[in-house]
Amino acid sequence: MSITERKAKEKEELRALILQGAKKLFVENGIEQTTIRNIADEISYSVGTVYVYFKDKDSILHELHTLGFKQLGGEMRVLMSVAEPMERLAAIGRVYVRFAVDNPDMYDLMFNMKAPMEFLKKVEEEEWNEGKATFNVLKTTVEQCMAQGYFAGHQLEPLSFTIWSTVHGMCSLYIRDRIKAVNLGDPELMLFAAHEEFVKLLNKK
Amino acid sequence: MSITERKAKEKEELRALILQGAKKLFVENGIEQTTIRNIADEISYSVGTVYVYFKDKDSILHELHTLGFKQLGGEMRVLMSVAEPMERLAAIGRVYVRFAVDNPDMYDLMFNMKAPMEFLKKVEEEEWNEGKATFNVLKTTVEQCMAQGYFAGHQLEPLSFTIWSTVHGMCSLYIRDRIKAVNLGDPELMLFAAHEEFVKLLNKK
DNA sequence: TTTAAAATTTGAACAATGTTCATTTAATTT
DNA sequence: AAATTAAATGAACATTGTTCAAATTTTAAA
Repeated sequence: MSITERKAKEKEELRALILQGAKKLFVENGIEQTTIRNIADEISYSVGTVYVYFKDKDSILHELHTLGFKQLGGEMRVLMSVAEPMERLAAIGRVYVRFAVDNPDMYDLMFNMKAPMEFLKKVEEEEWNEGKATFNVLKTTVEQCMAQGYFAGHQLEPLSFTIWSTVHGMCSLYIRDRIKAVNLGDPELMLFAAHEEFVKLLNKK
Repeated sequence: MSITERKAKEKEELRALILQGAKKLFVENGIEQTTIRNIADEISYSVGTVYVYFKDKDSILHELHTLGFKQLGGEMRVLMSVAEPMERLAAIGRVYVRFAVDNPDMYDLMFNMKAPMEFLKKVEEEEWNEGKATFNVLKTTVEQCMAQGYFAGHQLEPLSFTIWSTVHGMCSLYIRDRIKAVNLGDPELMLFAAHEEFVKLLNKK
């Protein structure tokens, strides 16, 4: 099995190399500006090879999308160590916003792109597991806040979705340059200031 | 001047015809799926003609983008007749969400697309006037809420941006199919339910 | 009315992109 | 060493946005 094993490993490595090259170019030049030829050049392989390892461009997007969730999900789960749920809720938001600022293209891919979702549809309702897991960290935290008397009269799921929406909305408007567009000063400052306002809103009993 | 006038009118009409055809196809098939050739076919003109009237595809997007804001802005300004600012704030949100649900492609173009914003950049910081005007309706309303004792300890601009973010975030997650993705039941129901949760949050003094 | 000039429309042609697949090259097995 | 299998290649295709010289139509002039 040694050769077979080695081959399998090599295949995995090339696959990873393609992903790595793709991610580098995505981050450097944006997703739409990155062509398959670019990726092939970047890793010194031919276009055809890329297609041996990935069905199409969307597959690459989908894979990176999953990697992005691994990272964000990891950062979120660390926060489960924050005991106070309301404090944790604020921290989750801050980490989320920070992730979007530091990895705008990745964020875009994960939450704004149509492509990877269409991919999911094709695979007969395969689950958006990474996304769900991340959302559940939030939902659990909101639930614990409610147990402490916050959010009286609210419904768990719609409220959790609302909270996600707020932070996501900020990040999207930031990434898609709408903060500049309405003259709200330095975009990054406004982004974090707005999150603080939101935390204030949430803290009202 | 009769002939010159007529010609000018005809030019305007053809321009409008192109936009109308483009919008129809956008709504029918989505923006990315609509090609210049499609638009030309739709109105029975050649590709070249489209390029006589519009510099490139982005120009068409930008024009439709402006039309979208005319519509949304109009709907918002009607709400200025609602005397109670907090009530108006809720109504603004509802109208906004309704707009997004009824015109998802238009909404996407206005708030999520990169293209029209790049267009703005090129034209040397031309103002996003329609967008600003719409945001100002919100800001003014928030200001009036504050005058009534709501949002004590909050800052006007970041808070207004936060509110916009929440509603925008919901709409974007809806349009980009992320509500389905986390199994939150019927997307449209969740969207409106979440907005009601948000209104509850805002009403806390 | 006829002809010249100007304006408008056209669609073939180009470059860039995602994608495919017959062919070539390399690796493995006999 | 030869035959077989696996992997990699890049030329070629279809589809896009875009351009522009040529054809057509409209207007103005003779």
